[in-house]
Amino acid sequence: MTPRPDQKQDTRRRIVAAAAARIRDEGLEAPSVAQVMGDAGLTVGGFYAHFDSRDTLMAEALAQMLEDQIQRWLEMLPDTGPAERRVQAARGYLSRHNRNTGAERCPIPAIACEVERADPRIREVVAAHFDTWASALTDKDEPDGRRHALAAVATMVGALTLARALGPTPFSDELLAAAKAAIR
Amino acid sequence: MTPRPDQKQDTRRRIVAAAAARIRDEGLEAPSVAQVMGDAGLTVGGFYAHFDSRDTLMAEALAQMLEDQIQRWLEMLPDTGPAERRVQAARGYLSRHNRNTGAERCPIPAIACEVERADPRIREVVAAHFDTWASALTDKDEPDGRRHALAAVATMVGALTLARALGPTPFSDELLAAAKAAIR
DNA sequence: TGTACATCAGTGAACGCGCGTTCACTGATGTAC
DNA sequence: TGTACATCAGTGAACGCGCGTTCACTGATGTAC
Repeated sequence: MTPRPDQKQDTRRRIVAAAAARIRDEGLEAPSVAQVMGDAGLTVGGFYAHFDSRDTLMAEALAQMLEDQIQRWLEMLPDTGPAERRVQAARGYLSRHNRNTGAERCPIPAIACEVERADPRIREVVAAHFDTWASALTDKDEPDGRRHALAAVATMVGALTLARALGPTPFSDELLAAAKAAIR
Repeated sequence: MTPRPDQKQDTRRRIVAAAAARIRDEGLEAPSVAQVMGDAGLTVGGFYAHFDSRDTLMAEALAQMLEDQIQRWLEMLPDTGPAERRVQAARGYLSRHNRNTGAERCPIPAIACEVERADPRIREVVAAHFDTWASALTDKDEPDGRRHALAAVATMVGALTLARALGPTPFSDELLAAAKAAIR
């Protein structure tokens, strides 16, 4: 197994993917190194051959996850103006699917309240993500276009976070519907 | 010190207050029993003479905190119709003061993403809090009054949570302003 | 081709630490006589 | 009034556990001759 850097790279990617999956459901603080390594089919000891520290893994996993997510959204959104895009984005984002199910949920509601007290790298990654997200929903010709985009992002994140806090209840559904109707 | 239940009650209240102060900044998961007891000027050992478990303390501290908060808001809001109230509430809630400073910040953005995975008592307390909050901002004569109230709450929580995640930056200020302008 | 050696990704046990929880004890206070 | 006793809020040390991190080792693989 001397020079087989491609296999090591592959293992590294598996660790990052395992971390991302845990972050999506449990946030940034809860997943332990041992759990992530176990998910990737490995034992704890090997971890530091791939990463400096737990924080480094978490920052990398989150960064990649958010990039992938933005990419997928951009592909799904219609090629119309950003105003129409906001309505479409809200429809997709504020769905019961994005509240309930595991593998494709947005990770932001799981981590939002942890970011303030997180590693600086995490905070930068999150700031960049929101900047990109808001830009994608901004119509530069529309007066106050950026304002509308920022408000839409805030409403989407707030509504989805609260909807998950409430669980799959009628009240939660009502909140999602109300937020959807408010995004213009 | 035989029958002096008033002193024990007082100590208990100090523990609850210390827990509440930590929750406001650190959320529900981070504060340890030893830290809270230390803040209250006590040692860990005495804790279980007052509470069943850490979870019980956290649920009680959060419940009281949210009740107090709702009470304070209701007193501060003008005695006009709920629609005007929403605009006023947004102005107060989405302020740099409520983003930055310690002792009076809203605890919701610190705990929002932890609620989904928290003790059932916590989830009930939070659900009741949002129901009360939305009701206070609902105009029953206005068509879609409740919808507007729910959307306003979602936008406020989302914007403040993200603003704290971004820290005291121009981008963060911009987000607060955009959300404020969006609440009607 | 076959054998001896070098490499290094991953293992597994250990470290010091802080966690939630338990419990024998202390010592200040109030009561009984 | 003064003394002996009962109460019990709070102390402090200990428990088993999981954490992030370290490190001596293993064993499969590729290289050199």
